[in-house]
Amino acid sequence: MFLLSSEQSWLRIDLSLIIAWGLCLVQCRNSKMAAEEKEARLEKMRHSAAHVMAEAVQSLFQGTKFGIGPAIEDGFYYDFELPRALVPDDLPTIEAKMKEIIAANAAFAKEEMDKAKALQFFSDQPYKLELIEELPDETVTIYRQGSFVDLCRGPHVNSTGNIGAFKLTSIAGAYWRGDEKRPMLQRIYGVAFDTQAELEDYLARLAEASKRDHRKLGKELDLFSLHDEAGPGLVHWHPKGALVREIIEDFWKKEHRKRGYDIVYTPHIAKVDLWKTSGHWDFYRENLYSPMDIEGQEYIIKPMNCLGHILMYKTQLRSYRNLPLRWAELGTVYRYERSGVLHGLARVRGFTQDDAHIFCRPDQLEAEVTEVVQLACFMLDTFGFHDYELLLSTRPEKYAGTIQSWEEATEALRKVLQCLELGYTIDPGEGVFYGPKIDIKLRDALGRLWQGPTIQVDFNLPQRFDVNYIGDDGSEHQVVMVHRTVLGSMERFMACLIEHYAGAFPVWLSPVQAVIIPIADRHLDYAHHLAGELREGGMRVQVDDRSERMNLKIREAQLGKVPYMLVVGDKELDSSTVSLRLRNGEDLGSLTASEFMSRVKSVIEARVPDKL
RNA sequence: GCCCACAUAGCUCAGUCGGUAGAGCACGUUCUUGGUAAGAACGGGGUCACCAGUUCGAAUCUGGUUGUGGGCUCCA
Repeated sequence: MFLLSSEQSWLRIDLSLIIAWGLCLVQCRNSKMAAEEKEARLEKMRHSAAHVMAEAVQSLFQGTKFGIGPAIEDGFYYDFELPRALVPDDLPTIEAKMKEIIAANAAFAKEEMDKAKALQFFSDQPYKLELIEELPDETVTIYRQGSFVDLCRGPHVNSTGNIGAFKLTSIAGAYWRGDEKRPMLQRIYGVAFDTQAELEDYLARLAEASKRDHRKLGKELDLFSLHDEAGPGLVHWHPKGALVREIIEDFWKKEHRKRGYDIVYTPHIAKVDLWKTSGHWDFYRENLYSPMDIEGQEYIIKPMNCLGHILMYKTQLRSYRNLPLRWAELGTVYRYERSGVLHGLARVRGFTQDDAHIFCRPDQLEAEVTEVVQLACFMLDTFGFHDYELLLSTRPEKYAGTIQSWEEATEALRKVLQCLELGYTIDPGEGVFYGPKIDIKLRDALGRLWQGPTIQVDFNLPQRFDVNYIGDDGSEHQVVMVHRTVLGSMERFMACLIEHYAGAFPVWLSPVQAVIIPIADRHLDYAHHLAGELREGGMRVQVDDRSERMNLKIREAQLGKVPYMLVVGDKELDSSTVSLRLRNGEDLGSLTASEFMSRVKSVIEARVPDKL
């Protein structure tokens, strides 16, 4: 890592290394520590690989200006300003040069340099100068290997020969210091591991993961589509995808009613003045679509569902006795998203939030948030997600409300997370302008995180819209509003769900739970009769009555990830049974329709992800 | 929006040096009635994303537009 933070973090790193070594010496490390140690070692090696890549680029391109080049998960990157745009063909050339440098096995030499000298030394490197100027200390460290010298905090491997197997994977544009107002540099990403075998294993896993891509599976399984003609980021749900969505929504509604939510509907457009009052017109303008004129009045399509709920709340005087009110809506919203960020179902321009707004008294906030977090965890758990991250986002630079109210609400959220003993990290300054929030992020097939459930405290809207209740003292008090989703949006949730199961949905979610496969036309009547019986029992069943061979029908059901295949031929017809094949390839032989039904019913009721 | 790449039949993809396009699957018709992952034959289907330009001639070269992919920034 580069010297971007204080001397204290230097110390921390060095100490942690010394401690790690010490523990190693007394041989009391357990596997977790061994893993951490390996991670630290890999990070050092990957960071060194970034330096080697920089040296290779320097030797290939005159006048390269260097940005930063850290280790990242599985690899490294380095940002450069180059005389020309990189093309994919450049990567093998750079790789070859890197291999030469590694073969030369030059030592990584650390040097200290005082700041003034460093400024002189890096005088033709504007980005490095900027970094040096921001460093608090009077001396900086540089690392030298071969002909390449870089400003760097270290640590590094001893010499370039200690770099393991690596591969440069992609080139990308990246703004200097992540600021879109600053120059865009060219970033080269690479991956690096100790051994060639580990590298190949990683690349194989990557290829495997891309088979789970929801965009690919969405097409293959006929779940949804997006269309140039309709516009980017606008999802069309095909019957099977719509069915999965409907099952999720039905489940969602039932679970909400159980927990004291009421379900409401609000319109998709509203007068723009409403959004001016709310602050969205000022704070959220860049995500709003242009107003449309209706009889001389300007309307916009809603980017959020909250305002409708507020208007409904205000149709009556509300007593403290009647709070909290929990109003839920599967509300479809439209937001302008910049074209470069759209991604299948995971990031779109029109989506349906599984939204709800809780209007409560301040003293109820903690209990309400607790229940919402529990509900979100219950939902994720039910759908089979166990690997997610909780984040507590605190007050941003631009905020509404008083510092005191922010602190109280943030403290309430923190307390909830602690009481529930959920591991979480703080995301400083990442709250919404109207209040702090808890976000839950889900992983897609490639390990990228997507924000799903979110729980946001809001001080702004109750104040702007005078959202009040009559307290036990007979006077008006402002409510606290909680905006929350427990899935996120139907679109993004579906994306994560598809990737999580690689398209093989658990039985309760499968759009087609069973395909009946008659062997010959004379079994068609029996097949349709069976289908009727199973449908009567609530199953989603299809009969593959084409005049195709059984093998083809099995193959297609298998590729369609249908959990159960019921083969019926003479034998089954005679004995009034079905021959059951599972999508994992298992052949369970024959059983009666009712035996099959009771098996499936128990699987469905349990909602166990991987059981058939 | 920005950087790089890509766009050929419904889908997955070939298409050499610039000379008016091909496969497999899917679809249609016919034959086949087959016991646990692809039965066979024949047939229909393309303004090579769109708009310009260069050229005797463009899927192919150039520019622009739209869309897609990987990043960056931003977010459910």
